[in-house]
Amino acid sequence: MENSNLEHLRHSCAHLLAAAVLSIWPDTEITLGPAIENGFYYDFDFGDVKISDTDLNKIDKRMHDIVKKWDVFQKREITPEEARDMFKGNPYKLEIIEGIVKKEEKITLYKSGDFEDLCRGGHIHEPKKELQFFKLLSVAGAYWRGSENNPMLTRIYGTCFATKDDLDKHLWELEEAKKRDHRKLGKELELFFIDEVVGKGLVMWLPKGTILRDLIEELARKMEKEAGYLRVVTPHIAKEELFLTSGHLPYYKDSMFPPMVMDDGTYYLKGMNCPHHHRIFLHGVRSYRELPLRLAEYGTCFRNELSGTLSGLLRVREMAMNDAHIYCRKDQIKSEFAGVLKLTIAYFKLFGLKDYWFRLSKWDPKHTEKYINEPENWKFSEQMIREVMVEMNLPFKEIENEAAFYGPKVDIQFRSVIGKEESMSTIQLDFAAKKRFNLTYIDEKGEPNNEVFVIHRAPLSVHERFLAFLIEHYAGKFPLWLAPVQIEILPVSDVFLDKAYEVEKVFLSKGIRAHVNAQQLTLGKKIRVATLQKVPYMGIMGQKEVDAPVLSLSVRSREGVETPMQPLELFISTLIQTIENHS
RNA sequence: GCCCUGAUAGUUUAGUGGUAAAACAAGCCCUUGGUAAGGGCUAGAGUGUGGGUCCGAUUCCCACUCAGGGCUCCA
Repeated sequence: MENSNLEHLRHSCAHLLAAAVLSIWPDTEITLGPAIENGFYYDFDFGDVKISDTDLNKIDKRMHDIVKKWDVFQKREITPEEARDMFKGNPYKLEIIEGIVKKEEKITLYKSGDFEDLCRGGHIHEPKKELQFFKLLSVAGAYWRGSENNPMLTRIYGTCFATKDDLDKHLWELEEAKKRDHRKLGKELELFFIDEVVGKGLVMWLPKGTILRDLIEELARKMEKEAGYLRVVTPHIAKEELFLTSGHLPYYKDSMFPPMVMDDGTYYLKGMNCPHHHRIFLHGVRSYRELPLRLAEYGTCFRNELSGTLSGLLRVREMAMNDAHIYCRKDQIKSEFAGVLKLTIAYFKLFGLKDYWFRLSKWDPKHTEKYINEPENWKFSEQMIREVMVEMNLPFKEIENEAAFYGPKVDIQFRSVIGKEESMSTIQLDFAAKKRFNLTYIDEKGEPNNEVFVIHRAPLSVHERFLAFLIEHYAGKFPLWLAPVQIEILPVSDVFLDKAYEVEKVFLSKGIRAHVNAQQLTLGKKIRVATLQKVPYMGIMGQKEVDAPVLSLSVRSREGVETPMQPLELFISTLIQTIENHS
């Protein structure tokens, strides 16, 4: 109930925004303005007028002026003829009207103050009283009806709440989210950067960021090894023929980098690892005894994303995928699929991730150009996955038109701290590869059998995307086992520098990432620096520690700033234990 | 790719149609310190790149590059 009130409030606020814009720029064509998850927007065609962020205050002020005269919204129904006449000259409204006419719905207008808009309704009752706590946030371009073939409109985003406290809280949250933005933290913690000389969407991993990457990769190797995967390594490029066989070229040519014409054929950078892995499957005769065959690789993939869509680590042009392909028989599908789900859930637990849900992404028979048109196979494989999900008791939603072109998949959706929904892990069931690649094994009777199903999976997503998520998830305060520097050693003065290096060596020899701050700074300043770098532990080295084999400790979090003295050996052994427990 | 905004020392920012200012970082010096920024000095950018207007451009205009916010897409 409350949610729908908020929706009405925000939609009403969109009306108010349109009214304010019209009163300042009367020649503007208004289009539509819905409530969205955290606010609302309204799309305008300003003609030749250019609107920028600096205009938002002016509009905001006008909204506050106008709303004083707004009483309850008056509804009025009109005929299509009246509607066409009323909005003549506004092609967007006319298009909306024709849409309503086509659906044989009633055309309604809602009016408050002097502003009347085509609208299907859903408003608050006392605008002048309720519409108080709003803020315009940004100006952006948006295509009419989301299609790049349509004109570009100017979209104004805003947010609105029922109380000042709610609004302030939301604005505060937006600020907080900015603070943990992985792009900002990536720079501050010296994890990675994107060099304009190297190129857009191409990540340069610095030593500390590389530690994170390597640790996650090591984790994956270990867990996959235990789960019976075999590691392989394949090239970053391949001949055109491979991607024609896989079907990627016809379906995804636009997302692949342009071809490289060589003296022996045309090559492409791989956008995915599957075709290479399929070729490994095809290397030699496979026996039923080898199935399921699980091939894993942190494979580097390249995608030619539009330059405007690139963003930090979230959308890049070169990425390292936590990839693997499982080749199995029909009767092994369910147990293999379940195995992957279990592995995935184990990973999430390790990282303390809880805010996620499962989505069964299905094909859409209406869009056969996007999918392999084999309805029977779609039906069968979707049902397979559905059964696994139900048997494992995992809650999931079924969504159409989100599948891969070769089969249905389970996507695991996360909510990031910024409130955005991200697709993180994916498990896909591929019924098409066996035919395209002629994947075959010799069965128990010694006969060739083509019933090979492929499960594509990437529980840890892509390095780039997963690290973006982790950086924001932990706000840069990585758990001990992941922290690029686990303990910062702070000599009280230069006199104790040698002793500090000595202790550093002890830590390093035990596999603990220690680092001495050798800068000529006061102890207080060194603590400050280590805190900003979010180092979990600080060990102070001075006369007291020289006299006894102890280390005075300071911990990262403000709570518990106690600084106990601990025998070095004891401290190291507890540290090692904590690291092994991945906490 | 398209729309909007922006680009000034390593970083974060200020500023001006008359030739760039500060903080932090860096180097040196003083301080040799005991738990969240000790003090001083020095060096460091000619204002993203390329054009144009002007006696003169970092400032105005154009193009490009890159970044941010969106649209679209995401095997």
